[in-house]
Amino acid sequence: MSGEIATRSGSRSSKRRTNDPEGMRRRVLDVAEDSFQTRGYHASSLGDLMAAAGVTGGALHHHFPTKKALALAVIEERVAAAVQDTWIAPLQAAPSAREGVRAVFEAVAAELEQQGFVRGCPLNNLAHELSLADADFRSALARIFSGWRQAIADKVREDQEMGGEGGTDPDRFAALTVAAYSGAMSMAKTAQDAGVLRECLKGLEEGSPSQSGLPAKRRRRVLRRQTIR
Amino acid sequence: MSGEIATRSGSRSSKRRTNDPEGMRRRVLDVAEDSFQTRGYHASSLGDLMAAAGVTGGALHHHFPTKKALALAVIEERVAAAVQDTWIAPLQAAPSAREGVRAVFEAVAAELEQQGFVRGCPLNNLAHELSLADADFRSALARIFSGWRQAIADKVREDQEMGGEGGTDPDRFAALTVAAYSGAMSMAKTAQDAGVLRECLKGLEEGSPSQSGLPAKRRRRVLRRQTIR
DNA sequence: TCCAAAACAGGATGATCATCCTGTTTATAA
DNA sequence: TTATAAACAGGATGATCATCCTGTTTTGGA
Repeated sequence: MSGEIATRSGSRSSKRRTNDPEGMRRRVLDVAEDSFQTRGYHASSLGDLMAAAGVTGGALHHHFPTKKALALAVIEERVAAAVQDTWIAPLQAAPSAREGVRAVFEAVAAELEQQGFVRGCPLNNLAHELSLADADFRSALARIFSGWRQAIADKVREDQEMGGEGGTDPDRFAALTVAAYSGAMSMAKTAQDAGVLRECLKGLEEGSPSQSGLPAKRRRRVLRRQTIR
Repeated sequence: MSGEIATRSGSRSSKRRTNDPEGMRRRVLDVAEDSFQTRGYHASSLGDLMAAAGVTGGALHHHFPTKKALALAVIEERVAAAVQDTWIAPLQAAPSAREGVRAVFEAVAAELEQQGFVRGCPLNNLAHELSLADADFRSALARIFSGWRQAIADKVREDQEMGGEGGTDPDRFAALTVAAYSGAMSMAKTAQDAGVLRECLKGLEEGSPSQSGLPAKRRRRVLRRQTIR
């Protein structure tokens, strides 16, 4: 009744077939990513995925011999890309680490409030369900967490080379940022309310005295004073 | 080979039976809690639970008519109790909110390092898998998050009535604390390394100038200065 | 002692699921 | 054109799973 059946590109009823391996693989990954995120890995059946993607069992098995292989592809191609697109790239483009973090938090909060539904952090969603289930899952997910943290820490170090963020430990700042975001998304998902994201961002900024528009030298003096115990 | 079969209290092979509804219910909950946490809800089969608990299908169905009812009981009785025991009670007994938070972080980190295995936060583990799956699950889990946050915020307010924590927003502090802990546990679980908990705790403390042993008045002055923009 | 309800035993059932297997069609290179 | 492998179709299969059902034992009150 409700589920739309995905039709192949051409709606001709003829028996003509056009091989499109990349397209078919992409469609399967699209559907799998969506289902793994909203229903979870174990709650997603390959039958449902096949129906949603308009793909037969033979095709699915050809591209992804097992369900685990499919999930691994979702993690390595889609989840990693999501972290890259929503976090790493915007952060690297930002004028500073702190402003980048602030921008990401607010962008995500705004997006969630607009669509009125919180699906959670793609990485954390799968990490919780799959980290203990399989060593391959775990290492793939851990790699993404690690890259995320390192990108933030690198940005802080970059700020420091420009004369800012004197009193900040880059790795510590990165760990706390990722943790606060992950935990805030977890709460936002459970409460179905993105407000906690903004609240956590304020808490994150409240502790640190650095403000946005100030030049590096002034920022540095303020930070130095605080660092002296 | 590996799985021990739980035997009933008496190892007599006689057909004598002793009704023990509370004990049987407790044993089922013990096994279900463990399995839901380590394998997840969907990956746990009632057959496995029955075998692990040494319980028949009839007995299981008598106490928990559906798998959902069992999970709801685990959430409301066990997960809530875990949050109460490891967070709320220690926090309320602590001399201040900040010291309580610090103590919990370090106690959990030490415990995880001792047992050499990170199973994750009981609440977050189930929240990620079940929040979007069912409205009853979601509201039960959201209630626990809410109580957790409120207990922390109340402790901050208590500190403020005693003259401390002048510049801290209680709800903001609580949200950030829960988020940082939840996210840190998520990373710790994925990396199987509790070190990130200590790192996040340091990041949490680094921002705020309040130190532990100082009397309220001195703390207050320092905080005031920072609050004035 | 007796009876009704609770507590428990254990198998039946129908549905679901991931994987596999045998073919058929399409693309590619020789 | 032809041979070969990739791409895809679609059903078979065996295992697993949650629930249900019938029957037996135990318990507690009348």
